[in-house]
Amino acid sequence: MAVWFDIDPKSGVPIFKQVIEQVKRAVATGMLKPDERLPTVRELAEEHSINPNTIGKAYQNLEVMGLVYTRPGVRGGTFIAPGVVAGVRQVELERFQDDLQKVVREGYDLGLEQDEMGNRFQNELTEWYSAHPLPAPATINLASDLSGRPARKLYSTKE
Amino acid sequence: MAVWFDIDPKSGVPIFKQVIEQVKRAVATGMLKPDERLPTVRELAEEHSINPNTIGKAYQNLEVMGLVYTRPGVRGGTFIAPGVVAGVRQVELERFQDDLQKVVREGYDLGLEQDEMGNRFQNELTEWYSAHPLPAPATINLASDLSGRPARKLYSTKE
DNA sequence: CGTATTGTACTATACAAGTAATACAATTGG
DNA sequence: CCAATTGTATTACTTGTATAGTACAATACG
Repeated sequence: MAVWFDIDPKSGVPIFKQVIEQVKRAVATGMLKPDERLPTVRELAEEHSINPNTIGKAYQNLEVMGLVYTRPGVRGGTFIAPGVVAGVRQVELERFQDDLQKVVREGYDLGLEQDEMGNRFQNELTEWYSAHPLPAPATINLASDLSGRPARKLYSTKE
Repeated sequence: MAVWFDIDPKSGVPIFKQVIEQVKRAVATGMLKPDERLPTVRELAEEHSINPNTIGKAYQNLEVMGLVYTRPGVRGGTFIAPGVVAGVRQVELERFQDDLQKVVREGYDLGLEQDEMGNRFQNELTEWYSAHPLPAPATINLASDLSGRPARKLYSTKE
């Protein structure tokens, strides 16, 4: 089991959107590498007791975004598209920046002073990082991705 | 027009939930004071071209939460319940704290270092507050609220 | 007392999103 | 060719939201 997914059917967030987010995040952080295969729709569906179509819907969305490519058949599946890792990370970072601004706006609307909000954030920050130290340097090999050349071939093709 | 509401029917967020959030926030910040009257369901409905039932749904939810009370009749309407301002503000602050943690978690999942995230937040913070200085000291008269005595009478009653 | 205004109740309809059940198409390996 | 496995298409069901229309109960004012 190469990848696990954190899916909570009771969170209110649609399942297929949760899958999309998890894949995007995994690609952005380098946990999923180009041409790496994702779990099949039926695997994920059975593991979380949901309908395969729900997973399929997530994979289709990801394919339209250009994040993955799919192949039917016994050796088929859903794979991370090469050449998009850097772009995905950039987009995810920009969205994170938007979320930062949102939370600043939220505290501002509650009438919080600038200093107090800063202190609250720093507290959360140090508390989280002391309890969850960053595992690896989180380095991503962007060079091999930007070259457009897949890191490895999973199977031979006729091309 | 004492209070305006920021309602965006195209935001994806249900209208009645938007109304609920706006009232809660206005109460938490002291913009809406105990026994202050909200716009009537028909006023709000006409102003935003929405169905009165949708506004009514929001007001009913707020009443169940104990945030407002309602009275029928010509001088009736929907009013902020006294004695809940402090509690509402507390709850809203706790939710803000949760959102802070969420965004910390989000940056952490993207592999950001603690210092870098702290810098990004501080930048957003100073940028926002320099462009949007806090209007008033945002002081809330909690004493008059906690005493259970309405700040003022809008009309005489028989009691 | 009568009228106007307020929130509320009720029913019906419509629409969109999410999910589920089933069957189908494409590919690989025997 | 046949069977297994993959993603996909189609259809339908459920839920949440919003709308519309009508009617009702309570209150205040003249």
